[in-house]
Amino acid sequence: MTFSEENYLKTIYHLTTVLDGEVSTNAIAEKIETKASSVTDMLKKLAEKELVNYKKYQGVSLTDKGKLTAKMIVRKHRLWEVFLVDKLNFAWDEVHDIAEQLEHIKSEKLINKLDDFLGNPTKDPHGDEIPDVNGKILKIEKLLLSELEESQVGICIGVKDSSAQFLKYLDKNKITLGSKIEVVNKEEFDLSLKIQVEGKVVTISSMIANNLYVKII
Amino acid sequence: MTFSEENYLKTIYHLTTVLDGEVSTNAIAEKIETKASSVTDMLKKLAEKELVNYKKYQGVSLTDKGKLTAKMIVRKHRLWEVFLVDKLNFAWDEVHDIAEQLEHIKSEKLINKLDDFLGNPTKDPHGDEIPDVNGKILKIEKLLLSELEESQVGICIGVKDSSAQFLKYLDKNKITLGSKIEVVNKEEFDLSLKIQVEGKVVTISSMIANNLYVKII
DNA sequence: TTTTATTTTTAGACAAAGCTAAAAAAATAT
DNA sequence: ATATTTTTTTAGCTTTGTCTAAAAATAAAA
Repeated sequence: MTFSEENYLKTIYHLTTVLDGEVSTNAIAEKIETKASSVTDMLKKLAEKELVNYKKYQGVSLTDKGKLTAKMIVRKHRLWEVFLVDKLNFAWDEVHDIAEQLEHIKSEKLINKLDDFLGNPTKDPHGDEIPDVNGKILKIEKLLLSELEESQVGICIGVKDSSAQFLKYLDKNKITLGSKIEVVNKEEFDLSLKIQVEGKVVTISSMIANNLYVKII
Repeated sequence: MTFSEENYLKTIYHLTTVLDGEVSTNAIAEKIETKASSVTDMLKKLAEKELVNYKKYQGVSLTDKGKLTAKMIVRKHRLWEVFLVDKLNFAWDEVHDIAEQLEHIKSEKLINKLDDFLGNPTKDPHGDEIPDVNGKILKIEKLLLSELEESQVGICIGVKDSSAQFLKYLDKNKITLGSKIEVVNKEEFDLSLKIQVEGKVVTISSMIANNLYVKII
C-alpha cells in the first residue's frame, strides 16, 4: 500500500461519510487537488486490489476491505493528533498537516502502543471519533449549533470544519470543546445567532453555526 | 528533499564517520541495497543540490550543508527511538525499522517539541549520541570491550552493531547499557573473552567484544 | 608495462503517479 | 428528441528512482 493509495482511500472514505452513496471522480480530484484523469488511473489500481467497487462512469465506493483500511488510516491520523496536542502541547489548529504525514507510518504495534500510551481516547482534539483497533466507531449524537432553537443550551463537542482558520476563529472567541453555548437569539434574515459563551454574548454567522457540533444537556 | 535523497545522505554520513575520507559508490550501493548505477544517478542529483562533493570515479563526501542535513535526519531517528523505548516501552531491538520511517517526518517544530518532551536526551537506546538542534554532538570517550586488558573493568555505554540479533544476544546474556563488565580472562588464540557481568562469568567471542563500547571507571 | 580484474559510469528501459489534450459517455437544456 | 454542456476516460508524455547491459576508467597482477 503506497502513500498515494492510502490518501485516495482516506479521501473516498471521508467523502462517503459526508455524501453517502457513490463518490464521483471529480469530487475526489477536488479533495486531493489533482486531475480527474489521475483519479481514474488510481481507481483502476484500487479496484484491481479489491479496495473499491468501480465501474466506468459510475463512481466508486469502498469494499469492506477498503473501508477497514481507510478506518485504520483515520485511526492513526486521529491518535497522532491526540499525541501532538496532549503530549507535545501543539494547538488544535497546528496538528493536521503533521498527522497527515504520521498517518502513513506502518506498524500495527506502534499504533496500538500509542493508543495505550494516550489512554485509549475515543475522540481527537477536534471532537472526531477515533476508530478502535477493529475499526469500530463509537457513534455519538451530534447536532449542529444551527439546529438549536432560541434559548436552548448545548455543549460544544466537535467541529465540522477543522481548518486552521476556523479553529483560530474559535480560539479568538473563547469557544473550545466543552464550552457551554446558549442560543440567545436567532436572526431570521441571515440565520446569524446571538449566543452566550463564557458569560459573554457574541454574534456568529450561520456559517459558524453550521460548523459547530453540540450536544444538548 | 525526498525520502530517497534523505536515505542516501544518511548513508553517506554513516559511512564517512566509520571509514572517514571519500565514500565509494559501491559502499553506498551495498548499504542501501541497490545497484551502483542507481547510486551514480543519485550522487549527480545530490551534487546538483550542493549536498555532496562528487567527481566522477573519485567517490563522494558531504558538503557542510549535506552534513547538517544528514545530522538532522540522524537526530530525528534517534529521538524517535528514545520515544519508542522510553514512552511506548518498545525493546531496544524493535525500534530501528520504525524510526527509519519516522525520521522522514517533516516538521522542525515537531522534533524540537519531541526533544523537550523526552527531556533533551543526549543518547539513544543503543548509546549513540543524539545531535542537538544545531547538529552539535557531545563526543564521548568510547573504548571497545576488546581493547580492555585482563582484570580491567568497564561500564557498557553503547553498541557498535545495533542489529536486532546482536541486541537480543545481549538481552539473553543480561548485558545492557550501564552494565559493569570485568574482563576476567583473554584467550590469545581466538581473542575470546571471559567476562563477569551481574555476578556471572560468561565467555564471549571476539566478535561480540568488538561490538560493545565501554568506558573505564 | 602490459594484461586482467574491478569499479564506476553511461545508455536505454521500466513502473508509479502525475499531467495535457482529445475522445467518449452521461447529464442538462432547448 | 436533439443539441449542448459537463463529467469521465483514454492516449500519450514527464519525472523520480530503479534496473540491466555495455562501455569507460581505475586498480591490481603478471
